[in-house]
Amino acid sequence: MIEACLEKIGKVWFGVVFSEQGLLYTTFSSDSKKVLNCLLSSIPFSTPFQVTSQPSTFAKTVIACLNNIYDGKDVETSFPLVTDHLPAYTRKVLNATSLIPVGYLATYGSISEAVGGGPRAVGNVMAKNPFVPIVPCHRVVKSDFTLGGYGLGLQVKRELLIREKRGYTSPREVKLYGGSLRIFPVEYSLIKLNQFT
DNA sequence: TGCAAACCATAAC
DNA sequence: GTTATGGTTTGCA
Repeated sequence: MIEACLEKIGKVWFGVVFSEQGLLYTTFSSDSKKVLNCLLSSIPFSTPFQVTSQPSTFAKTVIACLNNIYDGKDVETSFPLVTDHLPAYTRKVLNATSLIPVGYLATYGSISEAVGGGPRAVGNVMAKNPFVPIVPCHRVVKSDFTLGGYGLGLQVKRELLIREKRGYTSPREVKLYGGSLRIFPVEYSLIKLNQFT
């Protein structure tokens, strides 16, 4: 059985969908309707599910974790993510994205260099990221370090990145299967933001 | 700057 | 099969 669950922490609603296999979908928003909509549309029509009013222990744990990420904290997320139903390329991109640490950024282009395909295809995966913000798609920006897009609104993306600022100063690489991914301090983007305000 | 063309996986027809 | 659609990039005026 698939379970969907919503919970409000502070001003933000968090939502999770999960089964015995693990996490299927996560999201958040200040608008509870949006969260509920996203949760429901992530579930295939023919699949039976129930919406719980009382979050299970698992759901609570996950939501607490989502909240910590939202707050810009550096947390280990080792929940089982169900990705069997996703295309192989999508899984590769999500996996690479999840390797970007707090305080750093990747660009659509750098990810495409690491996993193959093109920047635009990476953008497509980001747009449909089922695990917001566990898979930190907010840490992926354009090649000129302007923000690019964000499903939950650019404002939110900007705020998340500001909270994740860690004072790093130089680019780095993280290893992934078959190659490496170039990452950059979030400051690279935040500097750009100041030029507009 | 701004615009056009190349680019690439997916979903929908 | 084909087409439309992006959270992109790059090159060139």
